[in-house]
Amino acid sequence: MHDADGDPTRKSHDDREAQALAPSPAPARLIAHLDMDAFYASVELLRRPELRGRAVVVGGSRARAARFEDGHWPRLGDYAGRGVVTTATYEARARGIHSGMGLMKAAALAPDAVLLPADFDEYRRLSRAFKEAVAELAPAIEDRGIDEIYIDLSAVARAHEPLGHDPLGGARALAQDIRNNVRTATGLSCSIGLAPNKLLAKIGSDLDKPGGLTVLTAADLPLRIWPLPVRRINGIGPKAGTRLEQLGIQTIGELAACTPDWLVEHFGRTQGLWMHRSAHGLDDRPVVTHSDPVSMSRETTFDRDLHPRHDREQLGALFTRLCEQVAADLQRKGWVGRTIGIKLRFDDFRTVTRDLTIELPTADAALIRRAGGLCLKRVSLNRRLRLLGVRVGTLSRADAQPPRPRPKRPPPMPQTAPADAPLTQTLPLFPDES
DNA sequence: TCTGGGGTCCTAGGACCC
DNA sequence: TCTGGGGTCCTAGGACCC
Repeated sequence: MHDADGDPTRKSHDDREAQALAPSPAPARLIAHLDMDAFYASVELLRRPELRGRAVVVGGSRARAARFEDGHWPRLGDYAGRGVVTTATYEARARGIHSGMGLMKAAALAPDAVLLPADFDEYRRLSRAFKEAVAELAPAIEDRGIDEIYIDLSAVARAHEPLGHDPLGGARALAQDIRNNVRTATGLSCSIGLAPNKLLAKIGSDLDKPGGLTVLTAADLPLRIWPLPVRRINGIGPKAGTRLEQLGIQTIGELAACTPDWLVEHFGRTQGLWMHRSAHGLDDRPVVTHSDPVSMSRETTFDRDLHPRHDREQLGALFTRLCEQVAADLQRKGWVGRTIGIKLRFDDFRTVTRDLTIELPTADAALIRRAGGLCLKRVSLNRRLRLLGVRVGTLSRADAQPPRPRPKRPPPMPQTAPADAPLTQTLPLFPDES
């Protein structure tokens, strides 16, 4: 270390050194966020063009198969049961319907809307197609689910010649090419936000839907970002949004005006500092082009709430099926996991989880079911259930060498039944009448 | 008219180890 | 013998996203 006390020349040397060691400013990035417009509903319209222009809602996991019968489509108003809106066409949104809304509530708003069940195989097929169409022009893609991606255009955009005097002209032209490629490959439209980071790109893609291309720079902050509600920041959800509102903060600009200290005081260090940076349009998260899964799960909400004792057999069978499904998912994708967990939701919507980490990773339905059974014993079942789920986490590749058994620790629970014991009989998963 | 299913990440406490 | 701090793992719950 330097001992430069009282030596002005050393101090200036240190300054120069500090400057030399300081990270050189990262070159400006160019990030796009691409969001498919009303994706599921638009896919449905592709194959049922006669529905164009009508209010169409996709949703209801167990909705009756949609058939064109007696001269009309299934009416949303005829639906009865559980379920939420997954996607709605813009015509349906104009009636106040939005995704996540209960189907019964949506039916009250637009009884004459057409209700179609979700066809995830088809959505996944078109999801792959649009991502491939993007990758032809810009390969640095971060998957953000079935209908949206981030694209790092920093390298690619330089190849596109700037048009005229617009420094972002090349990038803009590239984004238009990407949008055209998606349209040609799939027949679907998308909206794109173009910005120096993911945060602003994401906000931008939503500013001119459907079919928009929005370019945002730091200079756009005061006029275009700060007037927006705080909820438009990806990561501020219902809870944080409500708390901010209670504190008198509604817009991103009002959030930006708060001191970091004040935000830390109310939201904790991590979230407070993150909020402050976000409100000022700052975000240095990279575009992550590869990632391994952390967990896989299956869950189901019952058509009616089930009683832990009266409906015991049905619950046991459902539980076995969930274990088989998650095991099949793991095997198909080549993963095994060590942490087996269950999830229960009661009729009052209270949710509990229990998990158990076993020594060797598995993708075996019987082993998953056995560990899940042990988890289930740790829950007091004194209410009706509306949901049951099974999760496997702490994943590793199935073809990797099994990890060295970690130092043995006294098992937290009595060990499981012999591996060859019949499943349903050794472990009564739900309490007997007795 | 109650609120789907598949995920990720964070927090926080206790156990355990060095 | 007593105290303690840091790191990692495990578990439960919760916020959030698509």
